[in-house]
Amino acid sequence: MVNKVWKALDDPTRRRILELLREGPLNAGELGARFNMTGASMSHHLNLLADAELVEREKRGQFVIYELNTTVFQGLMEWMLSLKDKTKGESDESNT
Amino acid sequence: MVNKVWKALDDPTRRRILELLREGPLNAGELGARFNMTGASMSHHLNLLADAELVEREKRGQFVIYELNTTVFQGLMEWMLSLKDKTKGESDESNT
DNA sequence: TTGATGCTTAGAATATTATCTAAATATCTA
DNA sequence: TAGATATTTAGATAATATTCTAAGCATCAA
Repeated sequence: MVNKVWKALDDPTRRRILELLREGPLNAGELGARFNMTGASMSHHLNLLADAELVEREKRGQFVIYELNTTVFQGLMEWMLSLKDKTKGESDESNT
Repeated sequence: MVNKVWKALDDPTRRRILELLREGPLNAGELGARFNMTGASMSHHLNLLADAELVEREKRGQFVIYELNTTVFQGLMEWMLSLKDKTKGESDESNT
């Protein structure tokens, strides 16, 4: 649901996480080290990002590796463009 | 600040308001009539949208007319694209 | 000028979210 | 197996956000 994506993106920590993953996959510990926050809190944020499918998680041994998934952005951008162009999108409510 | 834009967009009511304004400007009362919500609550949402510069407001007589402003989307879309393309954006933190 | 209409602001109640500590689970290593 | 490391889950607390009612301000129309 698109709702989850907007929710996930409405937080500076989570947006920063996505920016860090831009350079490549990182595990939960590596990500957590970049923030002034407990691992539990980080895990919470990572859960929201994974729920929104903005990241993929993969367990490798004792580590959990997170990787950016940008395919979800397509829907958001189309929605924004549909507001810009009167011709496109025709008030599609499936994205709200 | 981009923070306000993400915040403003993280709400189904506010996203629906923007969709309604897609067809053209509407006053606060016309917008409010489309939602099951008091005028005070609507006013709150319109304030957040105006703060984020996603809408322009103009007073005409006793009415306050709201109009969509999509220029703000540019920044969000660039940020998303910078996550998609490794080549672009180069971890610019001004958008977080 | 009085009353009605349109909209916003103030303040309170409720719901949601972010964060923490403590504890649990899973994996690795000696 | 025992202990150490990596991560998540549970439960509590504090901060934010949504919504309401009541009251306020501005404008219009009689």
